[in-house]
Amino acid sequence: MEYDFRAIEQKWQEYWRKQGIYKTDIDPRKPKFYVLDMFPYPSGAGLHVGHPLGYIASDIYSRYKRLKGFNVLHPMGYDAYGLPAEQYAIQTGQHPALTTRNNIERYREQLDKIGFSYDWDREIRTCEPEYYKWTQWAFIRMFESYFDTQEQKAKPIAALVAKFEKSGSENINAAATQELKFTAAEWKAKTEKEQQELLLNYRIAYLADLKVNWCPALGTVLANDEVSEGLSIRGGHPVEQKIMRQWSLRVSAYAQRLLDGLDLLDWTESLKETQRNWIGRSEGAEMKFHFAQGCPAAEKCPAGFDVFTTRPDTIYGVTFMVLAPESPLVQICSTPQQASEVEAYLEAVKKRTERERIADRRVTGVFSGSYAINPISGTEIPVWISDYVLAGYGTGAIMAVPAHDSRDFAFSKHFDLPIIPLIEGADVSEESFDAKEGIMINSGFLNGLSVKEAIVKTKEYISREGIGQVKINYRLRDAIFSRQRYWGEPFPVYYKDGMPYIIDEKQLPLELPEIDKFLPTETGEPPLGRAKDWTYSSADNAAIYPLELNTMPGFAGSSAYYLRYMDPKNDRALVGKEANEYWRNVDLYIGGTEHATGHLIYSRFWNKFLFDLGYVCEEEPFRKLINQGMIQGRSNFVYRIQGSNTFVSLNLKDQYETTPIHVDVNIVSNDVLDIEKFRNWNPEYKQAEFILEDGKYICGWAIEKMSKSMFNVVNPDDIVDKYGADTLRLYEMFLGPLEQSKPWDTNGIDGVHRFLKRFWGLFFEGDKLSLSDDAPTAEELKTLHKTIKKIEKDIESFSFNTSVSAFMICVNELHALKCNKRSILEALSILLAAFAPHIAEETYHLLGHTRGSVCNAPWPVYNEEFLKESSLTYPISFNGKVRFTLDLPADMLPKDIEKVALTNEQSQKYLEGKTPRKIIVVPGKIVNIVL
RNA sequence: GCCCGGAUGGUGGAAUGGUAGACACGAAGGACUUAAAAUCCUUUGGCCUCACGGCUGUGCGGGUUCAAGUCCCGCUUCGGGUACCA
Repeated sequence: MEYDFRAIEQKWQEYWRKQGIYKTDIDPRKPKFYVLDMFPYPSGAGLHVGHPLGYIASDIYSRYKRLKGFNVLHPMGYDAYGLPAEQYAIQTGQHPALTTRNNIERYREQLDKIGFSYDWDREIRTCEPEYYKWTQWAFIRMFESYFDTQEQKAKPIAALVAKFEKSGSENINAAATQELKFTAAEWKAKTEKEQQELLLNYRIAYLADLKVNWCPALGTVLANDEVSEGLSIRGGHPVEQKIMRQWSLRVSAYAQRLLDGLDLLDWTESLKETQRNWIGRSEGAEMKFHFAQGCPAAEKCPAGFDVFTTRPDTIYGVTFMVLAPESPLVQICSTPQQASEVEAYLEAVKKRTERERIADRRVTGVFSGSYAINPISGTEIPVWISDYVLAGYGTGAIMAVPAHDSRDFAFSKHFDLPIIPLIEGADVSEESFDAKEGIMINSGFLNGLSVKEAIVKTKEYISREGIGQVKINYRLRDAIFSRQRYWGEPFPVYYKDGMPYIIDEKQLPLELPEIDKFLPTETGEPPLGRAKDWTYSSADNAAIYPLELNTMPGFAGSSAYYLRYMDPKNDRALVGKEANEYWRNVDLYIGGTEHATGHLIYSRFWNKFLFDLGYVCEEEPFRKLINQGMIQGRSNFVYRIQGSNTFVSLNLKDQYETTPIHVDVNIVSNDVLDIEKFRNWNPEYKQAEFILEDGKYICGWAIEKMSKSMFNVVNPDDIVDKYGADTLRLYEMFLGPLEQSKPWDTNGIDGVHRFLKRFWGLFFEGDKLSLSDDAPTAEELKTLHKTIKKIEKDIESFSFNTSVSAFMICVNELHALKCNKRSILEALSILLAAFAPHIAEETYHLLGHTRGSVCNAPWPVYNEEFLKESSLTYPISFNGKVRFTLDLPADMLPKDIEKVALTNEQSQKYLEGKTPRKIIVVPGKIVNIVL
């Protein structure tokens, strides 16, 4: 009987849907298991074969856990807000909601064909009001909260206001944008507007003037993780720095907790390391410098200024100071003599885009004219201004130690500033010595100490003397949360007297209004400025206020989506208590590495915040995380002879001057070009001529990113049409280790398909179902139980490629044994159900289970007994080289094995009459005779 | 520059320190067939040998060990991430 995968797959997909097989509910009698895929952004291009890789892996794991008796939550949804739909809307006028809906439908169709076990009743779309109501709600909670640095947790802003009223800014321990000092009386004397402005300094969701990544081409600001090397990740447009009033989330307050939390997570070390670097904790000291007597700056700023350093031990080597061009100190420092030079420099810096700055590492800077005093050595040192110091990190001012910092070194060389070596034996004539090791010299009271000792001693000294304090800095910045875009969540915010206020929570969701064009207004306001009646009325209707015109960024909707899946229909809470306490958090999260510093930081932050307020019961959202590798494209090339329309086959191309041209991989099979299809592919090639080898046109190939422009996109539907979903699922897994990146290469898919046919063949004799009820033989049982053991171990360790091999070995062995025993095939069907659910369901029913589903079958119990061998094959090696093997009884003692091995006639040849110096017998493994 | 991964046949890949190359693709040969497809069987790291068998072999160079693809040290190289973060 032929394996008719089309009929089988269609039949069971329909059955599962009708029976609601994948519907999940809270069941206190069963242990829960939550398996989550990073939900996709539904792009217009649809899914390519790379997307389902992770989904297949998580589906196998979900099905396995379910067969093992767990109550598995395995949902799917769409990250539906985003720039591409809006860009498309700008170009075509098509509403992004419509494009998004169409794309989602297409995604759903593609996903359905692969036979996933998602509970679609729990589907969420981030652009639906029922969903984004809770994104807005969370924003309100953040607006209404501040972060207590003492207790390291979020608290209601009302508690902070109470402190202000009692004792002003004294001992408030609140994470803040700026450190402010005021008394209770001063607070009370402020107008409401002033109070509101001041509170923004502490709110977790706050509005502030910030230096942002402005992308003119996209017309919006971008978060740090949305920019790479001065270009936007989406679209690759240049990004520049600009000061704008923007919503931000005080993620930086959570830096330490985000760092500490990593230790408890079952994530790969490299991913945790990426997050640690992104958080960038550095321990050092903040030290106060004063301006030198006689400098105008000394009068303007008698309090001096702070610098942050991780190397307080190098204080005696400070030969100049550097300020960031954006630092407010720049104005204070510039002397009249230097004013014009400073001004010119600031202008030049302002003109450079972020990208130019990165690309062009020239040393630039200007002397301010002022001098500072080294607080420990008392030396007078010049204050410079340079863009190698960043305003956003530390205090925006540094003490430069050219001998032991490569950036300071480059600067001092360029401007010919002195370099004082501080470490014994360090040669700093050519480059700085940056390592934190060695013995201190030229350093007053630190001389003779090791660097580490000197760091500790300097910290003690400066704290004691009141020069400075020990300080921890983080690289992690607050997340900019405004986008000057249409297609995103509206902020539940209105403005009164220029100050933001939250709309009444009962009015959530605040729905995205319709607009006529998806472009900024003529006056340069965001697209929402075009909406009619985009206003908010006070409760008594006495006043009408304008609503916020920005929308939220892409990561807003994806930060807590995993919570919503637990309780997707709840209209009273993001997630109900019962559902949250049952499902708790994600046990297994599978997705790409590209979210390492964006989504995976934001959602950890978001979750910790909700945890602080008592809305969720787990502090970390994703217990175990696996990054699936990328599926790269395998592009094909044809070689056109230059200046002609003639194409030459790969192995003959070197005889001509050729240009390689990408050719659609879908008209190439095993690197052989379908010439007819090629001619029809593009009118330009209608008349193409070919120089063939062996009557075929062989294409060249290369591994590249899978993308439309490379013509190497392979669509899962095409594979499903040709081979079936089960083959696709198995083949994607068979390709190699899940976490490794690998090219999609269809060569080899036949092997997997053949395996399924062989498995199918075990059930039939000709066209007739043929199953035996006889007891299985020892050999059959051994094959089965070996397989159970291997599959279980491989699934647990996410080694799905080797489990597919194990299935192949099993079927090959059963085939050789001509096994058609019901009990063996039944167990095997259940094992296979996690990987190839359609064929497994069919065979399970063929075996007589006419009612239920293989999805709910009990996982076969592995029995060690069947694997016991009466004899073992020992490799006998001489000096580590295996020469022959011996079959010996399994229970033979090592000393007897030794005897048998030595007296064996084959051994005589290798012993060459010598007496062995040593004999190693590893029971069950090997014998090594050392001569 | 820094931080993570890798490097094994023609290809994808497998191997708790214990017979390297499982499983699959491809290739070659054979069976079945009028023929093809499908299916089945055999061979397949390299070199030497009719064969038995031997030598060699996991990016390179050292080391530890009875035994190293696996552990340690030093390189080469290819990916990925990140970067004036003081």
